[in-house]
Amino acid sequence: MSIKSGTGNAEEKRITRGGHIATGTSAERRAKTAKNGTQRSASTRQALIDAAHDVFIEMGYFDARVSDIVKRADVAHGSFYTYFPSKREVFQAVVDQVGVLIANAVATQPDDARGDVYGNLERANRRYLRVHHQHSRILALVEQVATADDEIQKTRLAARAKHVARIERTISHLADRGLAEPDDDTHTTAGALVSMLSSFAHWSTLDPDYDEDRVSVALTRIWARAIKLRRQSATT
Amino acid sequence: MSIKSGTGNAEEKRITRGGHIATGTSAERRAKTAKNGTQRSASTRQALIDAAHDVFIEMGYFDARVSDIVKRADVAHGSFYTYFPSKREVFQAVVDQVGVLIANAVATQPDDARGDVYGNLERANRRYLRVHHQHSRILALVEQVATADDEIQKTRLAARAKHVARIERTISHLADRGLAEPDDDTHTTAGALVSMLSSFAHWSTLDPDYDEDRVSVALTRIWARAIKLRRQSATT
Amino acid sequence: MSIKSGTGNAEEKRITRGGHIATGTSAERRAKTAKNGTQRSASTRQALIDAAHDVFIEMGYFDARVSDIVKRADVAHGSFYTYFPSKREVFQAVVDQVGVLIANAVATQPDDARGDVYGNLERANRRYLRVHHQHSRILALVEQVATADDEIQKTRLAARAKHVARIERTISHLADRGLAEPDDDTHTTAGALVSMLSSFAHWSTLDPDYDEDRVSVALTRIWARAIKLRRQSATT
Amino acid sequence: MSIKSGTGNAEEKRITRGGHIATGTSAERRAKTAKNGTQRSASTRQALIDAAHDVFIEMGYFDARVSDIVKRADVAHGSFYTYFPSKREVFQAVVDQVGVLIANAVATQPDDARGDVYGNLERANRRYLRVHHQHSRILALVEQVATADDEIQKTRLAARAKHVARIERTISHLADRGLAEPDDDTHTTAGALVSMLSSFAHWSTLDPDYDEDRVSVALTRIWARAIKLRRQSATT
DNA sequence: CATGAATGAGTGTTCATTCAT
DNA sequence: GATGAATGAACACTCATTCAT
Repeated sequence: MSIKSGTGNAEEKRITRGGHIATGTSAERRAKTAKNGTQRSASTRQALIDAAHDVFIEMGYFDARVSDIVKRADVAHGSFYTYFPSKREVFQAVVDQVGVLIANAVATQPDDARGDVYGNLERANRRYLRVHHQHSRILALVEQVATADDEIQKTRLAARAKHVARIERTISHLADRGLAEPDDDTHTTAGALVSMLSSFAHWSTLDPDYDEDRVSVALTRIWARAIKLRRQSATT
Repeated sequence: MSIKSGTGNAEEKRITRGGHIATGTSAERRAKTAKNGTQRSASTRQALIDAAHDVFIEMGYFDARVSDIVKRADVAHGSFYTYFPSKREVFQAVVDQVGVLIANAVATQPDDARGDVYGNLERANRRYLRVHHQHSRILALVEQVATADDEIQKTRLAARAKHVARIERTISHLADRGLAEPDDDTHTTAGALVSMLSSFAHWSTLDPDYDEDRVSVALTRIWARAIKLRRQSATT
Repeated sequence: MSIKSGTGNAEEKRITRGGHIATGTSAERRAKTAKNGTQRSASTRQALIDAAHDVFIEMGYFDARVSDIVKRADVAHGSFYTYFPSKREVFQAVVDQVGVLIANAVATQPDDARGDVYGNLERANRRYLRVHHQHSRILALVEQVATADDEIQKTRLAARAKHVARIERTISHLADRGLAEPDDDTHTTAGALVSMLSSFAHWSTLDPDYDEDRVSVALTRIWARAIKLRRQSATT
Repeated sequence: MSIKSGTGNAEEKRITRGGHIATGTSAERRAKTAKNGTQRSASTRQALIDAAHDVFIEMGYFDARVSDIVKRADVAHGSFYTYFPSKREVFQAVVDQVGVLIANAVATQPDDARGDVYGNLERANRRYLRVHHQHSRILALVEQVATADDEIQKTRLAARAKHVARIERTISHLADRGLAEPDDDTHTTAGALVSMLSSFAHWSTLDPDYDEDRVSVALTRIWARAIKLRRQSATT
């Protein structure tokens, strides 16, 4: 929990800092505003996000009270509303930050062996599983909240669509290079594989006998077979 | 704090939400009702379950109020507690009923063609998809509530374990008959396939371009490849 | 504070008692509802109105808290909302009841001497002054709230319009009987006289040297001169 | 609990709304400001008063927030308290300024025709009506606030007393010159006429068919008749 | 067994005011 | 003297649950 999220409520409400349209005499003021208090302000905001993250994990979204969050962040109750118009918005901020962390972790790592397609796939799946394990509780809460909140639902749908599109591109790319022979309906296949991955990651969290190796091996095998991925990278 | 433990807490402290000291009056009545259920009481109970089902679908679990349910069931507010000790119990009852419907629909149907393993598999998947679509909202709510309620969570885990075990048996059976060549880790494979199926069914619900044919074909293909199912049933 | 007001919120919200459209099996239920609980319900409602009346007088509208009202009515905080959707609505109910009391008090009394037009006018003014004194605080609060609440403002405008219309009719009637010679603009004259009466009644409340006799004499004199009322009733 | 006593109470208890122990910092600054008012501080103060004036008109006293005022004045939130100890003081300042404007407008104008008593009276009434129309909203707010704030109430009572006294003097003066024959109770008559004027001016504001001519003619007629003012100035 | 009025703990949100910078 | 983040008391309103009738 450390990256500053760009979805501050000031932007949403289309109100400039200071709450009015800058009208000209305010060049100085604006310049100051950009620096002034930013340090303190940002740290309070981040403290609230971090506290909210922890409280949500412990109590769930619906049972978490704003008062729990501010207590843990060690700020006054009212200060919460300086940064977030409601409980919803902190949750959104927490989710956004976790989303960034996940995206970074899932992205291809430089140490992936060139040419070892199968190995790369397994490593990618393993990274995915690992980061999902780390944030499993928050991800489960997103499901919980999405059922009752359209905005969160949209975020979630968008994230999934992005994931599916990425997998689809990967599959096409492998097919182009002659490394795989997927069937025609790449989109549906990608969707099914993404579902398998995310859902199994979710369930694994609840499994006391969870073994990362076993799961990533099995998932990668199904995946590879689904698109007829050649075990040996032919071009190497 | 889960819903259940929250309720338990209130009981421990003998401070009820209604602001009265619990003297067990409606609890006693409920106990009686459960035993000598008359014609009328049964129908009122069912009316409440049906109403709850609809209200939960429209408003979600957390936003649904007991008053909405009794209103729709055309029953007095107080009567609700003659049949259910709390809101979570009606939800449980709704889920149980839906669970039975799903189980019946998914069970092998007598009209499955003998010997056509692949076809049977696809038909089974199709049935699964269809019934999941019918009850998608309730199933999503189960996810939602499970995150905050341990009892529901257990029900859900049990249902999944049963499903996985069934798939595992199916795979073993096919392997025994020489119709498939699954790898050693049948359990993990079965888990991954169940995840794929349930998760994709869930997401498909939200897809405006959902096409049952396309999805069941794709899912069955991945599934078949995962266990190296022979396309033609050789032994028949 | 005793007359039941007809502006219950159930009617406003267009929701029938029970919160649903009666659909046929409910003949019994409806019959019952009309009798059942009405006694208790009405008394609680009236207790709340009476308590609100007193609290508003002591604290003013904006400083009065719902908790003060329920405390004085000796009912639970939540019960308030069984009868009124908000603080606004109790205020409306209080004002409506006071409005009825004032209307009754101002209406022509049977003991008015026949033919003594001037005396009748003075007696009417005196009754008006007296009842305004009794309810001066509530009437002042209506002014206070009307500035911030359109609904109350409308009620107030309507009440004034009615009063002006009544005075206008009275003046025309006197003119028809040859007892007065008002100028042509009866409407404006009536408005001015009503303003004089209500405003002076209001200010008198704040005057430690207030003397009902002196004020009613002076007001009646101005009034009589304004419409050239004959001192002696010519027709008697 | 009036606004003023509410504030006083907080100070007594040394528990301020801002949750800090009052140490007098901005109070001290305010004291300084009051003495060596620089060019800038004077203009900032005036900007706040102007902004407050507009905000109060738009939102009313109770709904107006200090933050709205500073926003419109383009001043930092904290700076408000450099110039005013509280919200009620800006209101007082606004009212005082409006009071001066009204007093100036109502004062006898040099172009009043000598000797035409009736005409002068009508012109004075007309000026009164016009300026009341201009400031009707603020004047209504004074009523609103006075009901909850003793200090404002006193200001208002004093203003009225002054007005009544002035009218009383005018009447006596006319009587002395033989231009009118008021009855003995000049004080009450003056009070009634002032009430009529101010109240009718207030109500006229809300009348879509308001016509200055008609109203000032009617008011002046009633007034003249009330003190038996001679229509023609006989002595000139 | 039905009814629905009564209960009251719980909580999100506002906003005047302070003060460190 | 200006700034705006921080403060926290205050309050309206909800709703699961009880129980007298």
